[in-house]
Amino acid sequence: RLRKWQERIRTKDAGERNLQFALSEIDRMASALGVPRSVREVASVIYRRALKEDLIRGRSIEGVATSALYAACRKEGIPRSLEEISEVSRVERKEIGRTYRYISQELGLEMKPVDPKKYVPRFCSELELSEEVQSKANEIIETTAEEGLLSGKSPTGYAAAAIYAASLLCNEKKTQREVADVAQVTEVTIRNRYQEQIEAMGIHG
Amino acid sequence: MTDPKETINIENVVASTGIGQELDLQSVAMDLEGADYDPEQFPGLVYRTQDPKSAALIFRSGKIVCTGAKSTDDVHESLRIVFDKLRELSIKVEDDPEIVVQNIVTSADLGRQLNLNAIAIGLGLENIEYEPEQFPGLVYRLDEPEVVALLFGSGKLVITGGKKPKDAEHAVDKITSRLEELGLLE
DNA sequence: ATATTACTTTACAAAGC
DNA sequence: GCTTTAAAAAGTAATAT
Repeated sequence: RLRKWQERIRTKDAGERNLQFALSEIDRMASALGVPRSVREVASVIYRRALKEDLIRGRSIEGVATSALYAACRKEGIPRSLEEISEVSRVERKEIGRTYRYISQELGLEMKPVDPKKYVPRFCSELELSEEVQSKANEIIETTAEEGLLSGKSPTGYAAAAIYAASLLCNEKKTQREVADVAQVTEVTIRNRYQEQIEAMGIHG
Repeated sequence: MTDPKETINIENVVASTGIGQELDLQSVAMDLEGADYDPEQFPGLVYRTQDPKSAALIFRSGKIVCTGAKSTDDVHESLRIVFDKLRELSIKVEDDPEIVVQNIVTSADLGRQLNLNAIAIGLGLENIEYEPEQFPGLVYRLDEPEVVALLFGSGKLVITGGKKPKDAEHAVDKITSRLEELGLLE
């Protein structure tokens, strides 16, 4: 009986240590990404829920912690791409993506697809583009998405193309490479989305 | 307007069967030309048929998986070839082994562009999976028939998980009517 | 700048790690 | 869970020309 009691303590301690590790990892990654404290709290809540629902069995603590942070960023309206998240995690992109889909489904997070406009302020800021460019990029995204151009396309590539187009239209040109680097997509993706958006907007590029 | 059902095309059929006899895959690999066998990598021996085109995975237990065929008839034809090849190696094969279709992959076209964002909300975020950062298709799981559909912005779709060709037709019907009642088939 | 090749997702069986 | 096999959808990416 004493043995059983000790075992429980040991298990409880291990569980506490694992939780502490997960939360400190969330904190570390959140800091590296520069997201506000509110996002870390949302991520912590998601992680605790995943723990309570026993979703971590068969998966790494780090993977679930990273996915919780990815989900939290989206929920808070300041998304980071899987590419960006994976740069501060020791879990690879593919694993983060599939773990995120799993906990999102199991916890019923009902995550809406990421709106490309959510990337505009941050990307434009990194490129030192004006408010005018941001507004123009948002307008391009809004208009072309309504025409159904967004279906199936990655939000970062879509935002990058709109920002590139807007920078040209506002005479604050950034090269495709510069925008591609910030958004972490290829120039080919920007070119492809840019052509479609320009055509849909009736602009002559 | 063309009935989307008319656009259904079977792309792949997966089936399993068995010859009711254990096999020495090492010797089969030696005698069967074109056979790929690397037990370190995978326990099954791979044998490809040209006409109909398919790949058979042959196991030590005598069980066989056939995949890549474009119809259930092709599955039977491919396996008939595999059975005969094994008989040529003087391996006893049951007269008419039972062949069970495990999965049928189908493609189809709804004929109009789809707004996946609107469909995701319309069908209910809890019923679908749509992560365009990871994959361009919207994943929609149906209960009846029990299949999984991948919907694309082009209006084309993939249906998989079905055991009979009719499953794809029923799935296309359900998806079409569901999108229509939601007013999402623009 | 474009073309090719390859990888992402779904389902499924098999035997073994 | 993974390994292997096949095939489609469309987007993205890496590499070649």
